[in-house]
Amino acid sequence: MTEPANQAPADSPWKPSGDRARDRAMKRDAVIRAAARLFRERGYHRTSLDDLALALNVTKPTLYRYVENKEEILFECFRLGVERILAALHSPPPEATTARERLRALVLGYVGAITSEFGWCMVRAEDQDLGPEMSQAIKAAKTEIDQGIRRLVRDGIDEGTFRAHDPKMVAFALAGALNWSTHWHREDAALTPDEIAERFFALFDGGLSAT
Amino acid sequence: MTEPANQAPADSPWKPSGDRARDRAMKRDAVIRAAARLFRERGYHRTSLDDLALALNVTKPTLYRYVENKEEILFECFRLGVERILAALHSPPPEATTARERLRALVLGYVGAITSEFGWCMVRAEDQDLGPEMSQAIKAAKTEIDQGIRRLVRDGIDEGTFRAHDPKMVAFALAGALNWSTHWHREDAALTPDEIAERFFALFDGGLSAT
DNA sequence: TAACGCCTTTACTGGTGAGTATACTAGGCA
DNA sequence: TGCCTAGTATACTCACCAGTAAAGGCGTTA
Repeated sequence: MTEPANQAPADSPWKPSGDRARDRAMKRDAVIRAAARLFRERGYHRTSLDDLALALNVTKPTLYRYVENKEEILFECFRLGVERILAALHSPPPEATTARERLRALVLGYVGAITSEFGWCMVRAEDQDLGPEMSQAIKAAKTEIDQGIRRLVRDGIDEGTFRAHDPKMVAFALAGALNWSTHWHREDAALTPDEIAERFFALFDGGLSAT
Repeated sequence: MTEPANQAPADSPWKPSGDRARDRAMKRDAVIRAAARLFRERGYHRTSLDDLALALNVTKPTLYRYVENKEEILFECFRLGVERILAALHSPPPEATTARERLRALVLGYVGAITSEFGWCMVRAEDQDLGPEMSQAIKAAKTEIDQGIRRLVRDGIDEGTFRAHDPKMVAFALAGALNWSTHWHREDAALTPDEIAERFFALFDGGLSAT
């Protein structure tokens, strides 16, 4: 909490040398990434901090130099995953002009995030493992994503490109289908994330029925 | 494991009186159902057997008269949920003749199961919390469900009622959308399970695109 | 009423894992 | 050269919780 690595003014005599600060940031990052991988493999509750330390070739107290507690590790994993989706939501590619195109771009970005190492944490880890404030932050981000999807659907309906489905239900179905890929996607999968995204989008866009 | 309540031959002199056996079965059932509710509220790892005992107005050792261990409780919750889906898969209503109608009926049954008290366990609990043999049984059942959905999709494509999507991806998307409802569905929800199912089916069937 | 068995409780064990007190080491700086 | 700080390890504490031993109570049967 009182870690000055990021906030210290550049001219402070207490500023650590650039190398030190960079090392620290890299090490902290390594802790989070290794944790994300272990959580994905074994789950949060079955991963002890000793396991994590072992995977990094250090011992448990060392972890505590970079991280407040186990909860914070989980929160960071959550955050990194969710922010990637928010980025996809808030900066659609400029060539995506219609709501339909923007939705397609979002699905692309979403699948990319979900299949990343943070996908598991974002989707399967449980809010309840976090204290109230962190849990609240995560819920807010998830709500933002949900509302973003609903808006795209509503825009598409208003434009006349989409049928008049209930935007809430569409958002739930789409997010559910995408999130669920953490359950079956493996690194060595036959399909690339982009291929997965394209097929999902084609299904939701065109529907099953051959009319 | 050596519990004779269900298997004892009717003429055995050791057969417990009908009341006894029925009481036992009812109590065991109450244990499983209470556990399912607690797991859904707090998650498996944050629910202690003392919590469960408290909720049932007994003490922990009492639970062990009805159940081998915590793992078995989780397994039963899994099983009861999954079997309800398998039932919907294997006995479609007789009036559902086309693959499309059978898929629709499956979605109805599926949402019913998911929104039941066992929905959480079926979807969100993790196989890894079970030993290898139980975990294997659950995986087998889930595979059966997955294959069943794929078959319906394939049949629909063969019949010409469905477009030529990849059945695997359709099954993943559909199961994901349905399973995900454990994350947002609440008892007091505005929509009944059947309404949810109808909207999901309409979305998957008709698609977003207005063409 | 005596004996048996079922159900339940009180009071424990043992293991695991988050988090910490303390000491050691090595590099930067006076 | 000697001090200071960051980083690391050893060796703990403490709480929680799954599972158990042992004993009491109560209804049923002889």
